[in-house]
Amino acid sequence: MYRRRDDPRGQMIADITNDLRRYSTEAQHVGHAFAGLHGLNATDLHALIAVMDAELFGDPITPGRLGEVLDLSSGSVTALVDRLERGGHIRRDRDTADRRKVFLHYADRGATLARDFFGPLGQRTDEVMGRFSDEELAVVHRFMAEMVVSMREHRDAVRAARGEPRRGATERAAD
Amino acid sequence: MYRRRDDPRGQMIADITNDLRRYSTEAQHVGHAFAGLHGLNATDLHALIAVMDAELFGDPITPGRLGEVLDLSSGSVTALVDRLERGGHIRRDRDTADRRKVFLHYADRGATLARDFFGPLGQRTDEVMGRFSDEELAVVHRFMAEMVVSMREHRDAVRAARGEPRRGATERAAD
DNA sequence: AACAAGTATCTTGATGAGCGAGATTATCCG
DNA sequence: CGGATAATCTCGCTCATCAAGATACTTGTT
Repeated sequence: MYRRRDDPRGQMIADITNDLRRYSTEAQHVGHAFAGLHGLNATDLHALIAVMDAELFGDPITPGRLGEVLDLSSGSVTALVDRLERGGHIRRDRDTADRRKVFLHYADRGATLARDFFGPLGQRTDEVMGRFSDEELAVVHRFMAEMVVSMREHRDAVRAARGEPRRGATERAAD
Repeated sequence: MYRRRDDPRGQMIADITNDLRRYSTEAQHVGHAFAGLHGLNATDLHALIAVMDAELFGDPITPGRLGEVLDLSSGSVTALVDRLERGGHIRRDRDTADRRKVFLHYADRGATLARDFFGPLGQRTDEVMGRFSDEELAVVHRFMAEMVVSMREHRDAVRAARGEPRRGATERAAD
C-alpha cells in the first residue's frame, strides 16, 4: 500500500507489511470492543493482561512497573489499579519485605475475563494454524519472533525520542 | 503462555500465539508513543492512517465511515476531525454531488507525519525480511493474510455482542 | 539512634477525549 | 411545498490521564 514495487519480492514485502499493520489494527479494535463489552477500557484490559502475565511468570508486577509497561504516569496507574480493584479484577498486596511495594495479583473476576478474552481468540487462531504444516509454522514463528524483537527496539527508540530516555528498556520476555 | 502443551506442534502454536499478542501490544505502544511525540493521541493516529488508506485506495472516507472504522460516536468523530483539521493534518471537503457528505483528505502535514511513522518502521521490517527467502516470505504472507481475515471476523463478532449488530461488517480490504 | 536521601505509591486539581441526545443542514420523494 | 431520511455538528456531562506534590517506607551515614 505504501510501497509499490515491481519485483515480486518487493511486492511480497509490501503485502506482509500491510498484513502486519492490519492485524495489529484489528487486534486493537478487538481489544477495545471486548473491553467496552465488559465495562473496561483498552488500558484496563492491557493492564489486566500484564498483571496476569507477570503472575503466571511467577514474578508479580508492581504499580510502578505496570506504569512503565503501559507508559502511564504514576497518578494514572493509581487510578487504574483502583478501578481494577474496585471491579474485582485484581488485588493489591503489600510486600512484607519492603512495605513500600505493592504487588498486583489477579482475582477470580480478572482470571475469568482474561479467559473469555483469549479463549475464542485462540480458537480462531488454531483454525488458521490447522491449515499449515509444522515446517510452515516454524517459519512463521521464526519470523514473528524476530518481528517482535524488532518492534520492541522500535518502541524503545520512539519512547526515547521524547523527553528522558525511558528506564525499562527492553523488559524481559514475559508478556 | 496461556496454553502449555507437550507435543512440539502444540508448543509451536502456543509460541506463535504469544508472538502475535506481543507484536500487537508492542505495535500499540509504538503508535501511542509516536502519537504523543507529535502532539496526537492514539485515536488521532489511527484516524489519520484510515484517511490516508482510503484516499490512496481512491475512495475518500467520510466522517460517518471513519466513526464506524474506529468505533466512535458521531460527536467524538466531529471532535476528532476538528482536532486533525486544526492541526493541519487533514482537510474537509464537501461532496459536490451530495452536499450533505463530507470527504476527508489528508493535508501535507498529515502525509509527512504518516511517512515519518511508517518509514522507520518499514526499515526495521525490511531488515527482518531480508533474513528470509522468497518461499519463506510467501508462507508468512499466506499465514498473516488468513490471520487478518480471522481477526476481522472476531472483531465483528465481539462488536456484535454488545448492543446492535454493527453496520459496517467486514469492510473492504483497503487499509 | 537519628537524620538525610532515595524509592514506591497515593492524592489533588486541571485538561481534554469520548459519549449520548438533540439540533442543524442537505437531499429525496410524494 | 412538506415530510421523511440522512449526514454532520453542538452541547453538557463523565471519566481517564497528566503533572506536581504529599505520604510512607527503606537504606545508608554519622
